[in-house]
Amino acid sequence: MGRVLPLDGCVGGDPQSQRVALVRASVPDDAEAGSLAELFRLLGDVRRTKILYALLEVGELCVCDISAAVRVPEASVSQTMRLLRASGVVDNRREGRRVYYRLADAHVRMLLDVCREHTGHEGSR
Amino acid sequence: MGRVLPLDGCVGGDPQSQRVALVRASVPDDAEAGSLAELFRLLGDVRRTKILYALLEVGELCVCDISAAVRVPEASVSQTMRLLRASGVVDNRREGRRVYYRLADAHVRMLLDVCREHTGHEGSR
DNA sequence: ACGTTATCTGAAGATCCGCGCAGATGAGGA
DNA sequence: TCCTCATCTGCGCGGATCTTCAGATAACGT
Repeated sequence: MGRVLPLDGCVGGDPQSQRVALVRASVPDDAEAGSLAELFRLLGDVRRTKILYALLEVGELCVCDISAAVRVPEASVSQTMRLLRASGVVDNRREGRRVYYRLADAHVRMLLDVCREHTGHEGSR
Repeated sequence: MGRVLPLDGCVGGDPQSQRVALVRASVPDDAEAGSLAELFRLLGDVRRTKILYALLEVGELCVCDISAAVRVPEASVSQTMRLLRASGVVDNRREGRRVYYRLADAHVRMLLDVCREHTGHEGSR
């Protein structure tokens, strides 16, 4: 299981080791890093990304609309949405036989916004 | 190869089909969604997440310091950093025999910040 | 109650990806 | 020049994940 050499090496007696200690304190623990990574991982898929940006624009869509919009089989969309919902990225609402999905909260929206800027794309300008 | 039924179904003659057309226009194309997804995917890993948050706090770290901070073999860190660098998430700077890495730009920093809030963690307050 | 429509679920197959090891490369110091 | 330290690279294994098919479930309209 992952053995990591103790603090010898380039940080041995260096003033750097102080810095390392500082970093250790601020590095997220396994639990938190896990949550963070999971959130990112969920967005890290072309299909899911498209769906989420669609929801960002329109606000609310049912499965078959999503399917039509991103050109993906409905069953696949359903699976994807289940995944996103289980992780709290989206919420859903039933209306008759349709189920409408929407982004769960403002954080997710902000996240998507920030990243679109990073890619250099101009969304609604 | 992904066959998707045309626009029949629930959007057949509905006023909804209009909405679908709207969504189509705003959904990122394959190229853009690909970039976005790749960025997210890079962050979607516990190890990389930890490293990036470490860099967010301290600003700059060499491979062996990162290795010590997140307790991961140096070779693995090196590989990870190469991956992140190739995608423009981090930058590096050589000083003697050490190579210092830092977050590439403000967008990445903002991204990490936004997400830490989403998880409900208080970083430096 | 029946058929249709919209959505969900389970399972299998193929693919992809991260991980660590061992050796190679590059930069300094004596 | 030789030796040491920091970092990089190639390879192979194990594990996780996406995709899709086919059938189940739920909600309508008649």
